Amino acid sequence: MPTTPAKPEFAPPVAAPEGLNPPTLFDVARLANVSPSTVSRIINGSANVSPERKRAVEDAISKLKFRPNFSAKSLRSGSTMTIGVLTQDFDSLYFARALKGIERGLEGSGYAPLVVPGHWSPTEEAERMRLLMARKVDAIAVLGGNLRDSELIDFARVQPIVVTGRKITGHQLQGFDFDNVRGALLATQHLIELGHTSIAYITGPRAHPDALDRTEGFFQACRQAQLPVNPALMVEGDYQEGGGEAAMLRLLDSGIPFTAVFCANDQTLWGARMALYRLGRAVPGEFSLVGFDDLPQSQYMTPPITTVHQPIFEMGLAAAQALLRALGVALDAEPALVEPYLVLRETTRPR
Amino acid sequence: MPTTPAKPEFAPPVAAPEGLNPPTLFDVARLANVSPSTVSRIINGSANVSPERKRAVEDAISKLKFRPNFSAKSLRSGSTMTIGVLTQDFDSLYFARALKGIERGLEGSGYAPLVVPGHWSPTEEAERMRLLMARKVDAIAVLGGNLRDSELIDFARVQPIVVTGRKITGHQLQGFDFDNVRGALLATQHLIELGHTSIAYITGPRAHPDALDRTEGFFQACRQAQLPVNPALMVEGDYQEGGGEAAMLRLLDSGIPFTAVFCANDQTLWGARMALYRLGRAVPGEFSLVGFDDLPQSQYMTPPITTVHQPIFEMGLAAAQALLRALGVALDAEPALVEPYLVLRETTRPR
DNA sequence: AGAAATTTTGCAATCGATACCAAGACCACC
DNA sequence: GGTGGTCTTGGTATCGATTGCAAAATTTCT
Repeated sequence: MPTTPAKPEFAPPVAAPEGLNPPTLFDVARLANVSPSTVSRIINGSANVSPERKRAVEDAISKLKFRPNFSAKSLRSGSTMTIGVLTQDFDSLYFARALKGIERGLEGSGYAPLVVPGHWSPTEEAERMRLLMARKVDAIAVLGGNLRDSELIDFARVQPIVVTGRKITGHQLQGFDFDNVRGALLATQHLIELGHTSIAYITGPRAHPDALDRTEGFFQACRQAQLPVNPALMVEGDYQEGGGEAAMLRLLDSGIPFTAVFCANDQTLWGARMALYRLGRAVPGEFSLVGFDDLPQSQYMTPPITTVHQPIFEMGLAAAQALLRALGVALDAEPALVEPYLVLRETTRPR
Repeated sequence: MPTTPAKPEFAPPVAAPEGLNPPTLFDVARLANVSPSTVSRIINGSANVSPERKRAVEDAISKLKFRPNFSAKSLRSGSTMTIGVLTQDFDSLYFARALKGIERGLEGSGYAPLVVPGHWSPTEEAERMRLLMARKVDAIAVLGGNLRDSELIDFARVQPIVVTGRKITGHQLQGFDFDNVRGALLATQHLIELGHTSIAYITGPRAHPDALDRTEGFFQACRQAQLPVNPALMVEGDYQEGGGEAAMLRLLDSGIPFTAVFCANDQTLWGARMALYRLGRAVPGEFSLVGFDDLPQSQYMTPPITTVHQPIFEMGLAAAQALLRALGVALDAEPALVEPYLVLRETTRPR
């Protein structure tokens, strides 16, 4: 029972199809004894047709198993029924969740998502955007990333665009921002209220706009509580487990005492927690930890982590619906985005 | 700073585009004073053209910012440069990882993935497959799921298909199977070698073929060690955290003593571990746990979990490459799939 | 019944790129 | 100089569905 697959059984690359070519609308018309136009009208319901012809055509369609050719339809109508999605990383939990929201939002609309990754690289992202546009997607959802506002405005001239994590707005362009400042403020305040005075902070990547906002929230909370922030207790992570782990190690190495850590996102926290685990330092016994994002997995960490809930799924959903609306699809309900709030679990305790 | 977005600024649904329509190949031809055919030839490099015309055309292209119309190209050529991917769940870590493999495999080939979810429902999956085919994707990768072999064979008449997690093979159809039996055997053997004699097993969903294989492996290991399996210690999970948690609770409630648990996948283990955590039962002190899949996050659980490594990413990669090959793209290297192996971490210990 | 209004239907042009086929340009060789 | 060959180029039909326009069929009304 080999794991390596059997040699491919594929036909030669340029092999001809089985028997016949797939049936066209014309074939249907001939079989049903009507004109192609009539068939088209029946399929799209774009005009009245007599019941008997309608039945005949429907019979012919199912008999031939006719499926309209998407490319032809698109060429003629100019619409591809496709929504481009620029994500960043396919195996990031955060983006997976947002993608799921988009999927839900598009459900039943007839639009399908075409997903491409940008890997947070402005040049790659721009390249992928152009790819999406070359494919004539009807609209684009941009999930985070590092494209410049001016580029987005430029891209939005061609088709509607929504962006998550930005305040931007313009012609055919809408941002769905999340209040990262307030979220970070909440997280930090929580630690302060628990009596922690020496709070470390593992930041996100320097270049991320939302990482900057979270830092801003952290500072705000400290300022409000008249707590000095020690720059030596702020180290940069990468929004991933590895970065959190390394950062925590550096923090510990610094020798500066601290009793709590605000982690810029949950994955960072997971890494930091692992570093502590390896060293036998107790959480929340010795260190209180707060994260950010509230990824679904976070409630299954041991102990389950206290974190700021970010409505990632809902943002994806809202983004999709905004695009549909921009495309003229009537929607029943307008989803409300929720404010950030703290999810109290078990990685924090009073000092 | 509202979290709810500002009212959409989108133009009315049927608004006309900015100034001109996007330039066509014909426009380029006129500007460069050549025929459309020549432009096409230059773009595709499908024939020689004199250097001066080539320059003129290239100038015209960049001056007009011309981008070929994908729909027209597809209609004419019959190829959409798109690979359909039938995944199951967008926010499953397992499928995210496989998707990432596919992405990597397609990288630089000019093919883009069109991803749709099937949610393990045979009817939904078939529906999505038809959607992909209606969109004339050039090939399809099916990630797991519950489609019947006969359906796949049927679908494969239209375009090449690869499927992960199946032994199937046929015309334009290739399966990339993973040796689930052996993986489960390894996991169970490990527990047995540690001296555990009363081993519980939280299975995957009854309907999953690979869950069945894992069960088979579990039985094999027990048989080889002449260990009786107690059916009361086998409870069904759902491959997700919630199912694992519930299953563990039921196991504990049963009153039957056991010291080790084989979990059908990592997420199940996370849930099971949470149940134990809540009850203050030590891992691996009181219970040894083994998982399956080796998701990236598993090494950041506390304690990091012992599990069977499954080359999910590599399977995605191999699937993508197999499709490319079937489409006549020359590939440099053939990726080798690795055999299952046990990753020893810290959720198991001798009895 | 006949004219007018309305509905149903078909014809043919169109979307934009490709590729077959034939015409034109160019070179070489006898 | 004429003939044959190769290379480059343009004309044009084609992919399959949609749609404006006009003809045909049906209904409505006087």
